[in-house]
Amino acid sequence: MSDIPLIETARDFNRFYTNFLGLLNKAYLDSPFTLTDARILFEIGSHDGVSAVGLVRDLHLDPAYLSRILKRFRAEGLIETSPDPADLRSQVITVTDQGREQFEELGRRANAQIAARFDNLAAGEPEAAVRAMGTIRALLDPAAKPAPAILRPHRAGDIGWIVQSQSRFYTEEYGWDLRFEALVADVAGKFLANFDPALEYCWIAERGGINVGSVLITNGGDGIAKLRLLYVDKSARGLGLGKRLVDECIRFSRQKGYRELSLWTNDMLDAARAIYIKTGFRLVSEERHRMFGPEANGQNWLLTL
Amino acid sequence: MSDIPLIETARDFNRFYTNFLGLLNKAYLDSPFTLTDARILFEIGSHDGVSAVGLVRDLHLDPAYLSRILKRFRAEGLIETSPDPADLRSQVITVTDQGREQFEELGRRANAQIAARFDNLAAGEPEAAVRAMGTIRALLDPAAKPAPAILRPHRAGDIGWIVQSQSRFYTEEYGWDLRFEALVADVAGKFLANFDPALEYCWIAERGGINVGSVLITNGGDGIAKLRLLYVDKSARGLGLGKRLVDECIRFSRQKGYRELSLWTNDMLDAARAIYIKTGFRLVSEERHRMFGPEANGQNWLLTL
DNA sequence: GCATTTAGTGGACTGAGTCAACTAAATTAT
DNA sequence: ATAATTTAGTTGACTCAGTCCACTAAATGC
Repeated sequence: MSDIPLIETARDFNRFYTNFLGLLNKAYLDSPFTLTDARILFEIGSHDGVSAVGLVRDLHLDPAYLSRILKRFRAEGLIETSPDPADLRSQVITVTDQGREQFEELGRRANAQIAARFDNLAAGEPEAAVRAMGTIRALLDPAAKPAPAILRPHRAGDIGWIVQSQSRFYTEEYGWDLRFEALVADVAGKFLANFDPALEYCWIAERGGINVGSVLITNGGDGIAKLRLLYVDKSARGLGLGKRLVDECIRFSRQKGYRELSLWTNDMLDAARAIYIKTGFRLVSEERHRMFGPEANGQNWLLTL
Repeated sequence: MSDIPLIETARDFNRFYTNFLGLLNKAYLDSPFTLTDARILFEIGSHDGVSAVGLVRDLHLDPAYLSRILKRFRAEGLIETSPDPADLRSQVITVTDQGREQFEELGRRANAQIAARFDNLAAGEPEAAVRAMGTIRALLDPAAKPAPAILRPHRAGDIGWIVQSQSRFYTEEYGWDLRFEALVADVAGKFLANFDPALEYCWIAERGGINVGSVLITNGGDGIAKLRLLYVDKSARGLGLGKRLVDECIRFSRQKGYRELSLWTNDMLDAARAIYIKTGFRLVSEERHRMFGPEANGQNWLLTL
């Protein structure tokens, strides 16, 4: 990933948002809390019973610093701590009634600030902003756990997505040139143009509304099904998605009465090869080529159904 | 504005992004600059000739604090200041060569950090994130003006993007079916497969790293150039981008010695038709069709070069 | 021409955050 | 079982980022 304009735009946004958050957080000065205090109190208030390590991890704080802040909170009667019976080194932190009151007051202030910002916007704009925030969050927050991947048939735009994502991947990873994109566009386009629903299929793997994988079955004639354009996106590897896609292909091909399932691949794709071996394919031929620039080893695999 | 769930979600995002930016900004520790130093150096580096008040206003800093930092920068040879002839109280701040070097190094680091984050994402996700950032920015930053659009030749993935975006658009807007995607894939794929750089071209309009438009010139033989797959994304309409793309096509076609420029379109595309009329195309024929499901009016336009 | 505002600076301070060293409990290795 | 290592939390000592106030000098308002 080194798309400079894209990255610069993201940086620009980060600068803007640093500033924006800075302004919002200044307002904590009216309260007796620093921004860090507020973040800690919020975390405790909303996850009653956390431990200090938990806070250190979630808020990326210095343990010494946190320890002192908690001591102060304790002295002020905002929180209470007791040793965790399951691990006597650890403390269970809970808010007192007084602490909860402060926590809620802080929440009201924070809400009011955002409400004030939103007040300047047109109808529907706050919703648009929040939707965009959700998008960013889902993408950048590793703790926002990804939705499970589902398989579905292709719909508008998916074939284009296949062309785009595969081309980008092979270009970045293996330095293949645009002849590869041309090939994928041809294969995928012909699939669409001649699509025979009775004997062909396209599976798209989708996670949280985002495409993350794909595979096609096309009719090769003579009872031979062709598995084509198997792809699993970087972000979704290691989840067994490739296997699931290939299994679907095999199941479908059997059900439709094909005799054999064949595919063409290149030998540097280790993960894919492992799947083909595991699912019973055997290597039938191999030839060196330079179809897309760098030298590669093309392979034909076959599965008797 | 007191839609509590909406506001809470926004707050939640702010908490997350405070954390996120905190992590990113930690990395400035490897450099001799604090976050504030970096923000100031960035601002000076990118707006040569700013004044101290300008920085105070834009970055919301304490003037005394800024003064000291600028003094240090001056001592380290990163910047030079001279009295503003128009207002002798004010200082014009410029970066030295050494300062520019530091500024650029800082930029490289910041870029690398974001690139690292984006590396974990799926194909297309960085674009989605950046698009969402743009949305937020446009809504929350009163000073935000979108980056200018640039035109560039196609590269890996762009043909796939064309197929995807056009298919989605025509499906959503006009209910066209997958035969349209098949057609686009065929046209765009053949363009790539038979690409003749001497007589053909693809322009991609890009804004802040996001593709927002495209058009192709293909060789139709007999001195006729074909303008194909003109498209401007919803988010970039009304900026004259369509006109720019068509102008490029005309310029290119003339330069390459074509006699005529022809195109096929459908009459419900009012904005496109307006461009064709304005640039001198004339309607030569028209036929009703149901190529993609709903009835539509196909049109052939011609421009004598 | 006098009063007030604005740009920038230095002195003096504070307190947020860091680093290293330590205790005590838990876990792992032997 | 016991020793060695890791982990949770704490305290001491410090530093340096950021703030507040008072000031000078130029510009602007009345």
